[in-house]
Amino acid sequence: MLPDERYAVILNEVNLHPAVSIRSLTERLGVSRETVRKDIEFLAGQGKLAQVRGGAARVVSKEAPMRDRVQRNADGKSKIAAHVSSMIPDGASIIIDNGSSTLEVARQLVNHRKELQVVTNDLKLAELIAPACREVVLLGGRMDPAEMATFGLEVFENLARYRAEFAIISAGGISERAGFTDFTRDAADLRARMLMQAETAMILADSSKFGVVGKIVMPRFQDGTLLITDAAPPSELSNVLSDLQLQIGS
Amino acid sequence: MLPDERYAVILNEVNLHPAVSIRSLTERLGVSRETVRKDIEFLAGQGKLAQVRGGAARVVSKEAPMRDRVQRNADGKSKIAAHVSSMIPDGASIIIDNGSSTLEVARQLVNHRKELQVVTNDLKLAELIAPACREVVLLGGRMDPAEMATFGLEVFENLARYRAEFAIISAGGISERAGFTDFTRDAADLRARMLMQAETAMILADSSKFGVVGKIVMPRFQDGTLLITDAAPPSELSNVLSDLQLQIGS
DNA sequence: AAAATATTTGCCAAATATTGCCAAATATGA
DNA sequence: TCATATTTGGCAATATTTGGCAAATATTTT
Repeated sequence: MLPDERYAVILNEVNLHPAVSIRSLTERLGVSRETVRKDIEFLAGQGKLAQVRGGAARVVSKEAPMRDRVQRNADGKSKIAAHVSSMIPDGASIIIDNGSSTLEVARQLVNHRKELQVVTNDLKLAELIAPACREVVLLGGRMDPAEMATFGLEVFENLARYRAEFAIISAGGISERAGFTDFTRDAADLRARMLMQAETAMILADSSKFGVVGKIVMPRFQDGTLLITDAAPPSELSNVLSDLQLQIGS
Repeated sequence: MLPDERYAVILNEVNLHPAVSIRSLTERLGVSRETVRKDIEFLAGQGKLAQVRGGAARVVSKEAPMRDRVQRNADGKSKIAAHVSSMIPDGASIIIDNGSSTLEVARQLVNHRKELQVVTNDLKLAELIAPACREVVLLGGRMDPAEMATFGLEVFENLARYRAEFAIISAGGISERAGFTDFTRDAADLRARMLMQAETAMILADSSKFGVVGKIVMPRFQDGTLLITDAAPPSELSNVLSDLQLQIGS
């Protein structure tokens, strides 16, 4: 196996999972620990990944607020993303919003799918998923620099033009008292509308979202809307989730 | 097996996998190591693949077009950008298109101005200039991954909503026979419209654009439109430039 | 908790394997 | 037969593995 092949495999693994161990890579590649270690050292030098004790981790590109969120329950998000990715066929049309979970989905899709048609308000996601797409539409509007995504009325209007087979959105918080909530009016409205524009609506919520209450209450979802999580939600949420079809990634 | 057949097989393998070993190719082709090595050497000379230890690797041509353009006459672009930047006051509203010259302008502005209001179709530019802005509007539409910018009818429609004090666009080419030209219809239309939406219209053209002819002819500009360059244009262009107000950055 | 012990990991250096490259020998095709 | 292409063999350069040890981390025991 050539160095370049190994590099490709390692980078692929790192893109799939937030972190990979040297041990798993040695058996995946059929080479010794030391070789893997040197490969990681090399790739880290290129800035393609970060060298951590015991393996390699995905390199996180700036943006303080976003960085925290990506790392919170990164493993759960990864599981959710893998599950969502498995449900999306080649050539699918997808409306997908901004967020750390949806970005993870994009990372998975770009490795395994092609000819997708994607509509999004997330600049980073658009850039990331482009190689797997026949078409990427960026919803225009006022840009939030912290999120690297667009929001506001104009985004809403642009979105109205598109329908898709899948809508993939992330949840701000799920609580017993308030149900589904979000942190900004713009994001909540946009997400609700995205769900309405698709045949199959998926809400992504890793277990760190359970019990979280945001300022804005989201409208009720249609029956049959999918909720994808990484762990069974606590029983006190069962009322809130009754209309939804629950799927747990693994 | 003829050399050309081998070349075809090798190139095919390289396109299938990120890298192929000489060893695997020897059995695939039924020839000796040395022959494969010389084949790879030859193909690498053609730029069709990259010769690496142990085999061949796919040549990565990503971002080549943009990178080339940034480097072409980088000094001239820098002068132009400095001049443009000096004309823009704090708090100005700006419509600015995608391109290497306009990106350089953004780089200057972000260091010296604040409270700007920017409308653009360039994702990278939006990200870059955001720290100096009160508001950044990204024009939505179909995204071109190579340019990291949006194009098409939808961009046009979104743009119609905005007017600004300044429009800053880059020129594809300026020639005696064809006048101002561009390379795609979408870009030409968008740029023309951007100029119309602003009080002060600026066209950026470094000296490498003189004599260049693109496929699409741009409509005539309004009198008083500014042309910013880094060097005096050759006299044979004087007819084409008669309506424009020429400014040379330094 | 804290200490003691076990395990894992990083890193180094020597041993081993693979590969590049050269030149001579051999094969192939006009 | 000549010219060109390909193979073969050998050596130096490079990559990989192996084994070892110390530091870091995890686990168990006081």
